[in-house]
Amino acid sequence: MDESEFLAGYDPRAYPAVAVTVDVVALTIRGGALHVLLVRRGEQPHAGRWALPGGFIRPDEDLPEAAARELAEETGMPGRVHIEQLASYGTPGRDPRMRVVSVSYLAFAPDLPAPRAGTDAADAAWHRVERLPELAFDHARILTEGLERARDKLEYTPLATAFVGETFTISELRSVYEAVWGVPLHAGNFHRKVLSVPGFVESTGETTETGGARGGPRAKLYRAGDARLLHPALLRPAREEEIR
Amino acid sequence: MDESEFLAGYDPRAYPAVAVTVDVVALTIRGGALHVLLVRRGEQPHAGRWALPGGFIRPDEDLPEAAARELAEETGMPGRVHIEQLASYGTPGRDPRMRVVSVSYLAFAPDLPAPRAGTDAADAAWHRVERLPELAFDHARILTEGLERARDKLEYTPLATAFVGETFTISELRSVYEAVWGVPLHAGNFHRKVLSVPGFVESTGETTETGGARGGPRAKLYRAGDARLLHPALLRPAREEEIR
DNA sequence: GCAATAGTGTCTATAAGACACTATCTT
DNA sequence: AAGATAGTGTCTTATAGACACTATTGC
Repeated sequence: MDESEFLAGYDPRAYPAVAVTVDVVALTIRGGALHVLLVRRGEQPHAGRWALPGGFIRPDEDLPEAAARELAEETGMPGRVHIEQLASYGTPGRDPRMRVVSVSYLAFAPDLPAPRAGTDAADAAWHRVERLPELAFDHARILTEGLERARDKLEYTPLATAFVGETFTISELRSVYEAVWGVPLHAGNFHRKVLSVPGFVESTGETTETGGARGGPRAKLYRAGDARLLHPALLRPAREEEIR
Repeated sequence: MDESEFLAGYDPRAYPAVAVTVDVVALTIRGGALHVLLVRRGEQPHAGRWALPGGFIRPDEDLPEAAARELAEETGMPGRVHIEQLASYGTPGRDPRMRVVSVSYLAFAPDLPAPRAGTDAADAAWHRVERLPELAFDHARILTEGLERARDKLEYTPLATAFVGETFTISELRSVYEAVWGVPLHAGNFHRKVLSVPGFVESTGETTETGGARGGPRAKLYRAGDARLLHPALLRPAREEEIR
């Protein structure tokens, strides 16, 4: 190995600067539909275009902290938010300014207050995932992969409970699955299945104060149980097109 | 927003330099046991300690390319290697030299030739995952998460076929599952299950030239099918301890 | 009363796993 | 001949999903 190879391998300052950002795919359910948080960019590049909330990491700040901070700056961040890492993107040219590697995070929260525009965004709003504007950078790809991850994790983890309140009914939980998967589920079978999974939900002993808005009996209330994995899993209806 | 906030948000050059590396968890099966590729570091920090192969990304090089290059530099890279992203790690202080964000990759390959020491490693060798030396940096954590990911993906993707040759027997495929999961599987049930999954394997019409080393009939040969997901999945025997 | 919903019962098809068994190969 | 392995048959239990049904509520 010659000198130039040694330097190439061990001295990062020999390279052009690399910036690291975090981008957050924040999901919630509003009015029975899955929504993602988008901000309208106030600066170039892509000024005026919608993008995922995110920004450069700060010194002495860990990656999950940076994601939580960026999300808080855009929403007011009401406590109960589940955050987990999604993937990283570093294709040269994905940001026209310089080499940028973005670490993306998934965030799930119960229905949140309307977001407020943050420190570096002209506007912020929840968008239905079925009707999205054109996104800046490669954020459409990041969002697509985030949605697919969320749909997968709903199957074998208790993630759905992160989308509802502290206590919830089985129907509310079912509407989370229906919103994220985009398919209607059989109410009776879903009910029995959720209760059959050890540790998924536990009864509070309480019921709702009233019946449903359009009639029906009061529903029992549950809270999240202590399971980290669902066994048996709640599998999506088979998707032939995704198998091959 | 004041001027300092603006700069903090949009000018990465205002920060201390951040370096981005890729680290590769390369897995293969040798003698029925799962092995991971480790290199012995030749330079400070952690000189002389075993570590995952990896290094700084280069300008104009995409992340998966960087992972493939680092792996090739350590092994001689025999073509058929499956690579996929694992996760990113950026806790301040994880590298004593400077702020380093590492994007880790998982690589799977059939039994490879013995690795050769690469450009920036004093030594390189396959290690059984049950008997590992102490690792540099936070590589023990990265490796643990990589193993868990591999075990999961074996369940619902045809990943196991990446560990065997172009054609293979059902027994060879079963020994992949046994090595990665670390549990014995019932030969008869496994056989029937694999053949029942559409697109997992397809028959070549051929058989092995001889029976097994210790006797038994010649086995039919298969090649990987066109399925991207296994349905139904081949689930691991239930792990009570991992559920709660 | 009527319509909607919560929750339960039942039946069928599919899948997982235990076990037995035959055929074919190596030593 | 003996022992190991490939591959198949069969039975039991668990699960997924279709469908029916009762009870309770809002309007």
